[in-house]
Amino acid sequence: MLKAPSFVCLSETRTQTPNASMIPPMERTTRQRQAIREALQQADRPLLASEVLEQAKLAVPSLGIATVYRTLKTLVAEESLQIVALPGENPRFEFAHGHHHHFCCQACKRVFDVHACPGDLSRLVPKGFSIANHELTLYGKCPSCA
Amino acid sequence: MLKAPSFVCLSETRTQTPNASMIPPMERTTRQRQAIREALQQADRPLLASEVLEQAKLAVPSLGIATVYRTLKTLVAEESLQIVALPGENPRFEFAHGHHHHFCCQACKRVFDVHACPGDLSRLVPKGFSIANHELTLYGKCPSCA
DNA sequence: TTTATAATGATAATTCATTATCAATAAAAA
DNA sequence: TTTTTATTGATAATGAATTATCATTATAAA
Repeated sequence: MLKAPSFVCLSETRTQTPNASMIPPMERTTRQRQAIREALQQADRPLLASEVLEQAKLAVPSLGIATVYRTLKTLVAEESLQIVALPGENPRFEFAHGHHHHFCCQACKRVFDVHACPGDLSRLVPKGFSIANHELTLYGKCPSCA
Repeated sequence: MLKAPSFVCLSETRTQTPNASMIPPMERTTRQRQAIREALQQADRPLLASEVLEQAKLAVPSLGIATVYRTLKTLVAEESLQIVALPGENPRFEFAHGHHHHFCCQACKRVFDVHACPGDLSRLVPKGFSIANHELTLYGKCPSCA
């Protein structure tokens, strides 16, 4: 007889948010997942999937890109990570920490958090538009490229 | 004997910018190209390639997506159009008109120009970072969706 | 330990926007 | 007109990121 996969939520065993319903939760701790977590924590800036692989491979050389994508997806589903989408760029990932902006170095292409905000921008839009949110990307040179 | 395609620039016949060297200039006026131009002019907001097709088809129903992409590329190469890249979105196209920002309606997903600017943002970045440019995307409801 | 099965990694498959191909068509010069 | 060839449109091909597959491995419960 078929058994339901453990991540399918039956009865009261576990709750999941609707949009994460098909993403299995993490049930085991593995070297790979720790390496991926630590790569993101130590970077202290949003990383591309390829950058996560590159860094985490230093701890677990056998790590494959599929595991990186799987783990990132799970961490985003459980809202540990947030996706950083910059114009014309592939998504980056960082541990969630509220509203902030980003600085993209035109030389090294790395992206840094900016923990400051221009504040209320409603004055910028014509009558009739209502602002709920905003995203700001700054471009220039980071300290090590200046 | 092989003839060079007419868009390869020999001698003093025509000059092209280096990065556009392999994109043939427009040599003929066609209904398709006019329809694409007019779709962009009348929209008065940046359009996706798919939106350009949809609009221009009203004038030229036989229009194909390949012609849309070809024409957009040529217009960008000659700097008539500029590309509008928003976070996590496919490129949009609008007639070039200097520095400005964009408003994305969370309901209808249309993007509008914002001809206002927060101004100098250098105060936002930590010491050591230098700002050359910035991009701002506002999110909310447009007048017709409010 | 032993066992059940979640997790991994190599890689095939998928997705989707964009580009190339090429026979047919249509500008515009002759 | 006739001719030349730039342009078109259908669609096959491409490119790049992401996801699925599945045999193997390893975690953690029994």
